[in-house]
Amino acid sequence: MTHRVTIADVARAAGVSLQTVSRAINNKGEISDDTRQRVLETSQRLGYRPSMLARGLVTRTTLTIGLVVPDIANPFFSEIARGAEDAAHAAGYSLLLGNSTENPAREADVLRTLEEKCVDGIVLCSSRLQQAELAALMDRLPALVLINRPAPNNNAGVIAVDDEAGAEDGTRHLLRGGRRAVGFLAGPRGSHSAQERARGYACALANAGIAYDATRSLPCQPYFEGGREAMQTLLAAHPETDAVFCYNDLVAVGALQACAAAGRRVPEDVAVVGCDDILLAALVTPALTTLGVDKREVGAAATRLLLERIKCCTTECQEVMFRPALIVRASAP
Amino acid sequence: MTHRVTIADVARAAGVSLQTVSRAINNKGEISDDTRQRVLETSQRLGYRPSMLARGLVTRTTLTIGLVVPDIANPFFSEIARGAEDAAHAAGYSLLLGNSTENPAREADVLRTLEEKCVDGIVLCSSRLQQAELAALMDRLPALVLINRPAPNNNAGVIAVDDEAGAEDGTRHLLRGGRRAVGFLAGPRGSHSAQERARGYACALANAGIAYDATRSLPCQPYFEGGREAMQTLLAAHPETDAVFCYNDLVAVGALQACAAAGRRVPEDVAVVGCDDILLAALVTPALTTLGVDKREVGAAATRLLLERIKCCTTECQEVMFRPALIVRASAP
DNA sequence: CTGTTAGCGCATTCAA
DNA sequence: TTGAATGCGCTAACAG
Repeated sequence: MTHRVTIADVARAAGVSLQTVSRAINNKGEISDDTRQRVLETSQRLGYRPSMLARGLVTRTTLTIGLVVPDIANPFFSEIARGAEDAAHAAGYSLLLGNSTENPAREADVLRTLEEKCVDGIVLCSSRLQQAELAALMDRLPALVLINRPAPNNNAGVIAVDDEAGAEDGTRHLLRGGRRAVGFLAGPRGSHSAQERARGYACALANAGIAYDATRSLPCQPYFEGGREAMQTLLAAHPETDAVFCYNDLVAVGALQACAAAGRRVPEDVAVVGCDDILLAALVTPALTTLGVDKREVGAAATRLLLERIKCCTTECQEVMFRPALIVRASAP
Repeated sequence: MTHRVTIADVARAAGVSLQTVSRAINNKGEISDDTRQRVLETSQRLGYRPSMLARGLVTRTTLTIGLVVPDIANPFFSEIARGAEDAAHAAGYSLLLGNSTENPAREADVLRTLEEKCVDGIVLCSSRLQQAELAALMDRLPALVLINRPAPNNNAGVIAVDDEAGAEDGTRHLLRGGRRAVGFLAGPRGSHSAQERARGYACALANAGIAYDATRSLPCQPYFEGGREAMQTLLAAHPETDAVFCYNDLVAVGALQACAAAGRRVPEDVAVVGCDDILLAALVTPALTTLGVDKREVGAAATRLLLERIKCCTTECQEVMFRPALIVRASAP
């Protein structure tokens, strides 16, 4: 690493002007095949690498986008990252990665750095920022796509998951399997996705002509313990329960544990359906029937949407909705 | 997003020269507290973000490093990435992420892009490049740290995992448990770490006075499917198999599945040992005995080494060796 | 078809 | 303590 080879070095070595080299490299403007060939060869021979810094300064594009996730070590986000990187790479873009660590201050810090690096746009996952901060960010940024979070002013790209449709599908699956006393382990009270899922659950019951019974819906913490406790309560209050639809897979695994403790066989006595299709879902015994989206495709779609918005200077809201697919395993065949 | 606020805008608004703004922002050079304060306030008010492009062009540093991994969706690498990003962020650096997808052409492409983006250095995981290509890369790069791959000219930073020692420990654990027909699901043919692990496996057998039998070593893709298929083949060819040492945990989980499908109990009939201690290892049933290093720490150590090399312009070889620890769980008690 | 001129936004070197 | 020039490597607009 002595001196970086510049366009001037190539020009000198090839006996042409700077501009001619630039034209050859970018393959634009009028230039004879002969000269282009010669320049390209020289450039190759010298190991020339165009500086995207200098180029970006002029063109105001860096061919780089930012990806901000809470934690790249979380399989959910690393799948998204893979899809994002694939889509970016395919379009000639690079990915600047940042972890927000569920910490708004660090998230803001990461976003600030991304701005300074002059990224052409950002894919932002599960942002914890205030609406106002987000709006300000969008003002300063050429393009933004949000995953798992509504846009503050309806003027960003948004990738959303249709939780309601998913929950309806999951519940209907249980009903079609002949279950009639279907409970719902509903997750945290305030959660947006919990409300969506509750709606889908209720909708499926209504469509099947089954009366909605509020005492069969139990809020719970979105973890093992929450699911276990809620399931115990449900079985105590409604011993006839023959199925549960769960807020997420962790809750569902908790429900599995509660069933085992209560001597109920899954799926013979009680069928269980989870949500999200986390890695664990396929590995527990019995394996969990669940609803999941293709995370990699979500990342790729977010990136493609971002690139399209960059290209078209789109500022209006665009929303892409993913409908979770039912993945049938042993817990609810 | 109208016009990016530049240093000139701040200067005009604050009624000072460009230079004074630059000094205030970078907090260097002589400048009165009063002016600095005023400039900083103005800069804040206008939402000024220094352009690292312009700054990098003159300072020849971008405060950005590249991280190239085979597949960020692989938990092994996503843990490394997390550690790398943490260490980079702590030092004020950003991370440009690239997936090489086990494909030398794509790896070369990613590295080329990183060069063009003028990264200050690169952490390169499990490179599949030819020695000559790697050497050429190092020549053009300010700094390079390799994970899981020896340096061609002994002039890069290297983070190594003692795969051979690990594999020997793992295989010996199986032999001490009384197993005698120990197979090896060997991973991808070309892989360096696969070769190291093969050596450790063979070594442990030799030390136990057991003849090495090449037909018990089966190459496979480093994923579930690869492990499952290889294990099926192994059980068919050697029904007496009472243990397998696996290239990695994903392969080991595949082996678990194949055992279940073949009606072999784990660990009673067949003991299974994996490698890498990914998250999944503790969650499967039976939980996987495996060999692991702290991946996050590996990523962080690689990054810290890289940053140190950047800072000190070090070019000699520096090697940090991690020895995997045996983590005993149910699959091979 | 090719070369010349002028910046992109900033830090560095000199003067004031 | 501050300001004015110069150039980082490159492309966009003109000339020739």
